[in-house]
Amino acid sequence: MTSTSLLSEHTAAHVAELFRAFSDTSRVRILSVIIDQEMNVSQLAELVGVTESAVSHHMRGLRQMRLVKSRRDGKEVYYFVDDPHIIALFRQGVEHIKTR
Amino acid sequence: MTSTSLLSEHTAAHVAELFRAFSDTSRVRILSVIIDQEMNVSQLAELVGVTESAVSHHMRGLRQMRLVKSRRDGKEVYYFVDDPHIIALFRQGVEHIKTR
DNA sequence: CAAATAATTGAATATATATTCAAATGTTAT
DNA sequence: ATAACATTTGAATATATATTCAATTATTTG
Repeated sequence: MTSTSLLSEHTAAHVAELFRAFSDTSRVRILSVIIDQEMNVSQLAELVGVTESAVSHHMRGLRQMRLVKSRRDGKEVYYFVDDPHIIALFRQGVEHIKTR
Repeated sequence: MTSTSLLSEHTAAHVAELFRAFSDTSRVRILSVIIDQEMNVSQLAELVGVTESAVSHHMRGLRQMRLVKSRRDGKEVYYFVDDPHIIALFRQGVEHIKTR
């Protein structure tokens, strides 16, 4: 159990950055899908209803933060989440909304 | 255990909004403090290093989302967090950063 | 009631962000 | 090598956001 009290500017910035990754509707929808099963960019674009370019921009950010991983299969790039802590954090947010 | 799969636009927007509340360095620092003990606006401004106005603006947003509560004691307004789910969510984010 | 202190509000501004479009890159199959 | 398809990239733009300053409201005390 981590007791927090005043976080340093540095730590707080990183925490904020983490939560910011989940702070956009499109990214939340993307993540909700690829937590359950990997999905390629076109599929995500179709499901979420944005352009493939937009998906790709989002995935770059998420990948750089190591929140998602990718694998290429031929022409397609599949994205997925495999960090159980990240999955738990995301689900806890969803849970809070759904039980409100 | 909530299985997520594609969240609706509506639900995703609310989830994103929740995480967005934690997506700013100043708010993260404020929350890190008032999770442990209630604190008034001046104290928070001093601790975090922003104006009282900025703190007040942040608190309004957090209060509207019911992530914090407030009580007035004379001239001062004290803010605190009492929802265990919110506390757990926040700590889990901090934890992920600290153990990275 | 006036003065002092705390907090809030609204306007202005500067910065960050999400999105799209167009062009470029990567991959496979003919 | 060319064509077809998937993804990425960069630039442009529009919107959202955090912050400060100045003015206002609330509360207590002389």
